[in-house]
Amino acid sequence: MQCRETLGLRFMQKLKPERCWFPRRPHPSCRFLWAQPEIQTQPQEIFSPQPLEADTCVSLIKQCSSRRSVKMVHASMLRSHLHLNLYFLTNLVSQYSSLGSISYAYSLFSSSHSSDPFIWNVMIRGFVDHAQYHRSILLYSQMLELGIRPNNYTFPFVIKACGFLRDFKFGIQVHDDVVEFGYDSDVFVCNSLIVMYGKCESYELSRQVFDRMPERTVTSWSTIIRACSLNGRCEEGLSLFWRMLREDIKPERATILNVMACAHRESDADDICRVAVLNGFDFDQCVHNAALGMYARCGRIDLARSIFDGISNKDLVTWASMIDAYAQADLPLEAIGLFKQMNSQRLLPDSITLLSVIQACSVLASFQHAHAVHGITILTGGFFNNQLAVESAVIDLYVKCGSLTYARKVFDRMQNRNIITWSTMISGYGMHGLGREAYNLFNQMKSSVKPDHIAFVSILSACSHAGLVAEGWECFNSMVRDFGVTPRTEHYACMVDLLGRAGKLDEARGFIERMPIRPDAGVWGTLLGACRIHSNIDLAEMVAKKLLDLDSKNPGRYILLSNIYASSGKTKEAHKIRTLMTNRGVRKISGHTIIEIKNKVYTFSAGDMSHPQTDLIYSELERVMDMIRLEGYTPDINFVLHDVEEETKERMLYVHSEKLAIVFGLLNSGSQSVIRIRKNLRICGDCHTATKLISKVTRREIVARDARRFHHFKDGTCSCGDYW
DNA sequence: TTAGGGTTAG
Repeated sequence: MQCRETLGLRFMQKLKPERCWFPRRPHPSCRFLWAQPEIQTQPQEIFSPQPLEADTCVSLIKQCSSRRSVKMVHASMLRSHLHLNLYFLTNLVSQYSSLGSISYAYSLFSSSHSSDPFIWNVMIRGFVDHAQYHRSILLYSQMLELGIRPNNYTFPFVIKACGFLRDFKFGIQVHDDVVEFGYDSDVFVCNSLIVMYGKCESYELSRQVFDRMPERTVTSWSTIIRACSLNGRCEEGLSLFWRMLREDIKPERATILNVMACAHRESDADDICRVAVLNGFDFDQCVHNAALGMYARCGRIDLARSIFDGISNKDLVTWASMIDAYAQADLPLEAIGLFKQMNSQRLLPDSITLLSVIQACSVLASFQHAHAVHGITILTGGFFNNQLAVESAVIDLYVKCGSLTYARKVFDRMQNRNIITWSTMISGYGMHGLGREAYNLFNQMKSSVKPDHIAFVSILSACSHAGLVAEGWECFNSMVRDFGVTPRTEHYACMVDLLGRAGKLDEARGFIERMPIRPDAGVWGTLLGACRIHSNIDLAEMVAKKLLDLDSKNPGRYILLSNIYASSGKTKEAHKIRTLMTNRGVRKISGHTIIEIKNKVYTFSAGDMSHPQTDLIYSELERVMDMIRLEGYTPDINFVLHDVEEETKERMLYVHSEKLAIVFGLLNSGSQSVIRIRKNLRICGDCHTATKLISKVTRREIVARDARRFHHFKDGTCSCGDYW
């Protein structure tokens, strides 16, 4: 151990020279470098073929560790008629339930016809433990209907079920019952209410319950801190944690884990780690895993990795945390690499790990990686829960990798689909410009699932991308009328987009002015985008005035307005906007294009000369540009804002990252294969024109994903119909 | 007979 600590010390010093004060004042995360494995003991099996004596009955039931053994005890109870005793029967129901035989537990419970709240509580808990939340709520309602009084034990189970279902309305009703039956001062009931309101995004109510509690336990503090982290009240969570310590309440493991989820600053993370160590959690693997995630969230992916490397017996959460940390830090290759390493150690991924790696793959938009991860989800499908979420994520992944065919295959093969599955597929069609398919699927969905606000965003955006104005209006009008879904700003933005793209700019403006809620930057930004498509400078100036105040830190707004000026030849105004952007300290996001060839990912920036094939790429680029020029290509120099000669402007367009990546694809992939590229920003207008012609002269299909949608280039045309 | 409860990292 001594030797390993020395190694760890060197590693930390190597990571960050300013941390050389270690070990006199070690970095708090250093205490988490090595976890101790926990030793588990196996319980003994108890079998009882003999008739039972009453005094041994309960202890035997409790010792059963398998369904088989509890059935044997049950058989003995039947022989001794002990099952007629409610106390023994309740024990039996509880044991069946905890061993996973919920249906057996329920049939025993039903046969008792008891009005004793005790056995009802056991059964309600059984349903909650087996994630059958609706059934537990139903049982609670039946209990009330039969006039059986719920007690202080009943409420925590029912409230927990409301929390899992995010059923705020029923949660409020149960809270009323809590008051009516006089349990609103019970610490367990209050703690449950804090969690439930936290999960239902009603932090104010969580806090109200917490503040009004006559007495609080450490769990009360842990739960309110958890409610803070769930509702983005991280500062409040931290300040409650420090208040709790000032009140001399000793934190538990859950307190530390919950407060770690609140930290977003390295200094806070360091302070929490010190408290964790002081309270004896320096060898707790759960705390190590949480600390790993905390430092990653604070932007210290290096410290997260050193904690990860220091954990000798990595569990699934350790791996998943690090994979997710890389995925969140926009380091998809590292995330995927770690996932492969985890698989090589024969550790089966669960749904959370798969969802993290799927997210990394969708950032990369790599079809090969997507296919490989999809294969793993099929192979391990029987071993993890939440299959539905993983399959929906796989659909989204294929959509983002440009393959609607595979996305639809996964969709069609699914045994169950929820609203997320349908919305993912509908928005997938929309992103690829297939509005009619999206619209048909939306209508198909309505017969099995009620659309929610996200499903409406998916269909409205699909309609706008495909120019389906009448269908868009029909969907929008049906929101409140048929489904009781109140439009939010994102729905209004979709409608503005729908009208704006169709050239109905005045109608779009009038629509915004009649909005019953305040239009946000998203709504105005959409109208500005429409102004660019239809070169309406007057309206653009009016919109931009609002937008540059409303969303002054968004570089995209400045770039869009300056492009509108530039495309109308107003170079001075274009430069003025760029200067305003610089003066306000807003930095332009630099563009890059990614292409994957033979399982390797290549990134190109504008004028990139870093690739070993640079000479070949540029000579091929010249050749391709000559070919498309013969097809009528003229460079659209409005997309270059630099004050340089016309010829230089042309050259600057030639070396845009999109063109470099496409040429690299032409050089290095099979002549029949589809070239798939991904741009981090919106595709440049000149590159869009050039790519259409490249697809024609080279007879290659090119699929480009940009920040907003997909473009399928084939035989000189694009699926977006030149509106994007 | 005294069986049943709240928090917990990704």
